[in-house]
Amino acid sequence: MREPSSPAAAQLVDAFQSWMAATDLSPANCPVRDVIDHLGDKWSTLLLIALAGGPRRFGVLRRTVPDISQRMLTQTLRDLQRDGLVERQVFPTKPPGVEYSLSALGGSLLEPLAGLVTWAERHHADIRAARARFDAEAA
Amino acid sequence: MREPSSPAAAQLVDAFQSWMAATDLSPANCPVRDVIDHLGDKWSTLLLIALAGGPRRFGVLRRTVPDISQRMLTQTLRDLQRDGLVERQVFPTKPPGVEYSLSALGGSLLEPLAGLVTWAERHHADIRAARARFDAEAA
DNA sequence: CTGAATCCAGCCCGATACTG
DNA sequence: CAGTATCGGGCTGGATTCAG
Repeated sequence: MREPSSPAAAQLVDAFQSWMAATDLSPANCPVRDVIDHLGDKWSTLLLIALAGGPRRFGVLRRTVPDISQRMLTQTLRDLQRDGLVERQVFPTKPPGVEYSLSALGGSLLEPLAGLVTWAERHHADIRAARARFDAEAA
Repeated sequence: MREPSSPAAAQLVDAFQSWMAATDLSPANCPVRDVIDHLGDKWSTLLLIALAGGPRRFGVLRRTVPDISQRMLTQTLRDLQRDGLVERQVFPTKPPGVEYSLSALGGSLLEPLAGLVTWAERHHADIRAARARFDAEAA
């Protein structure tokens, strides 16, 4: 990365650079920290992806993400709802059903998110290889 | 998000959907969890962005991200290096200098990352508003 | 079925002090 | 300047139990 491999990359770097110069990475009013930090919690991203296909019931989500605890499922969904990314609708049936769906805002997040997922798939092997190499040298 | 707002969105949803059907979100071999979880730690993303502009010395990074502790800076950089995203070069000067830079792999992550940052900037206000609304109703 | 409440382990990460 | 070592607090998140 001494020299960007493509013009697009160079332009991207410039954009980042000027953005950094203007905003600084301090906590206050830094969108990155306010938004991306949230995707950091263990489950938000997974749930957003799980909801990409349309509305889902609580139990369905539970089964879609096999190893989430019901506590974390509830909590993460509430956080996402609080940020306006998902919407919650209760059906007063018996027993009651609750359906979660992406809001318009949440839907708009899918595109950048898909970029990341694509990248992750494409370079997953590279990363695992790099890790193995690093650990081998450490020994 | 009952009905995708654009054809592009619909296509995106479909892509996600078929991807989920094929891979499932189980931990094993799920690129999302292996990669995105790393962006979850408090500093990785910030450091990648800070390195977007070119190689940076340890102390420079420390000053670029004002509130990182030196411990976390060292540790996060090592993790990124382990994953093959950044490279470390030592100059045997006096006193010694260490330069960190994005690897080709790390550079390729910049593009999807920029997508997220752009989204974050664009919708930062919406999210803060949604939060305020949610908290108001809770009371 | 959905969710709240409680208890508790583990780790993330910050503060501090110490080496080459 | 760059990095390590140690300690400790706070938060994340899992298991379990209870409720609507």
